[in-house]
Amino acid sequence: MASSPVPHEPPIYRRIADRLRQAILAGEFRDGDRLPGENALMSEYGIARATARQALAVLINEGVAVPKRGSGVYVRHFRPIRRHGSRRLSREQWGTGKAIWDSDVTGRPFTVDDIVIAREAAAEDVGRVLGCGEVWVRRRRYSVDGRPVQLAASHFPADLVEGTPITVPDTGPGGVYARLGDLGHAPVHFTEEVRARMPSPDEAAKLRLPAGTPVIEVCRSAFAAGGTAVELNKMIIDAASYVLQYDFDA
Amino acid sequence: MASSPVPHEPPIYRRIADRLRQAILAGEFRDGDRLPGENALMSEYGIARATARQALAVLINEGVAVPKRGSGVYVRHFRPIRRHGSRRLSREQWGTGKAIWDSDVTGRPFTVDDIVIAREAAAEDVGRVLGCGEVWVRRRRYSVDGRPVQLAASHFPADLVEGTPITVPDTGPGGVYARLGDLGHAPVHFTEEVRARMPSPDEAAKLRLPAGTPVIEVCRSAFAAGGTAVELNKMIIDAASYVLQYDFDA
DNA sequence: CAGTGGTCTAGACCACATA
DNA sequence: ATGTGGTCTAGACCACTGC
Repeated sequence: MASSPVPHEPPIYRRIADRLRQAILAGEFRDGDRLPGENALMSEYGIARATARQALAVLINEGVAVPKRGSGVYVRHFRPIRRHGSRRLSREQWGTGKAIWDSDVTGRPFTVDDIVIAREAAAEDVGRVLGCGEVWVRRRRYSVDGRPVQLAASHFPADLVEGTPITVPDTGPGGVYARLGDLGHAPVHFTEEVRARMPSPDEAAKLRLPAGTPVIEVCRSAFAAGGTAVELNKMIIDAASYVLQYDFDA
Repeated sequence: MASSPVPHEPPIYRRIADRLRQAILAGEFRDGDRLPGENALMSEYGIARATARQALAVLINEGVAVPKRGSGVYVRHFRPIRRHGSRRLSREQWGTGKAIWDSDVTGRPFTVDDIVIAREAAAEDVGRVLGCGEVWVRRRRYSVDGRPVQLAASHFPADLVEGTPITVPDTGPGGVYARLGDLGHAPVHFTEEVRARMPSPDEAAKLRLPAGTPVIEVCRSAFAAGGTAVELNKMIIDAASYVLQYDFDA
């Protein structure tokens, strides 16, 4: 008997999520607009509550929508900060200065909190890059407009920086790179390794990330003239708040 | 009366997810190991099926675990490909060559499929960067070991490349950049804009991404000597398969 | 106070994988 | 054939938001 050779209809909750996503892309819902809630979907489609929730969960985990307790589910905003890798080659001199993504947060001041400076045993990966067993670590959190956007942890070989201003909160004019220069180890080269992943619960809490928001993990190594690694800066960045820009010549 | 000032216990499903995550980090479950399934969690904790599912969904949406239908939920693997931004400055000459993340896929050959070459009206953002209304687009998908890892779409100003090998599948020796050179528009400068986000359903399907996997979106603009943009390459990259590396001098 | 999302229970049927 | 995850129903109580 010819059984229906249908190429597999998606489940109800997927179809609803797809419809809502389409409506958002088509502009029927704008940034910040309230989407139909669980009750609305239940009555509109004649489905159970859990199914309506599942449909909304799809959009939430895609980062397209954000739930607000007791209020509703809302279309999400994307307003990135632009972070330049090598400022020396930065884009202004190239092309018409046109970028793919707008970044209207650029220029607003960062605030810093949660500063912790400590001498620690180096984690396995950090020790391998810096070539040492003990490190001084400077941890802090950056915020823009009161919204946390980045966690950073700078690691230095303990023997190299012991007793210098790098081990205290105020590093003096020029910051840690100037102090490394004072030591005869000014960074002359950087390499950044970039990956993206979903945040750990700890990172999600510290950055106040809604579901569906990845983080970008940037590990920047700084090298002095001899080729020795003098700093390793691990950054955890709210992916919804940032665009990274790298410039280089052919 | 003194009501209990408890700092809010997390819900059951969160606590179970946290326990499992800890066990994974502690090495009790290794890459590829099977985690306790829904039935196991239901009987172990005396909870309903939906609650056990919710606990597993947390780990799946974090990208920590991957569900396999009819089989189980498994601990996920991270084995990235390393992609170099500017090969000229690449890391080998710096430091001890130690990187934060291993990348054992490096060197394995890419395969290419889904090649589509077409002349189109430029999307709003593409047209702004390239300064034109019509573009030739070269789309393709890259795979490693049969696993799709990247979608790429190179855009060229239509007037610039019309009638050249850039508009046909075989671009000849040296590829599109050599052909741009033939036209007197060899790229001398590149800008890459990098962001991360959750994939659209279409992207997730084309890259066969499990839930909890972000994509990295790289938009690379190539500029010729005069400063005109001659190419815009939009890449959608499986974040679980890639580490991007950028090298630059101070 | 009414409506919203957050959590949870106790069932059900299905498609699929493995043995 | 058994067990697994995938989908769905029909309820319930809670905490929180906004009027």
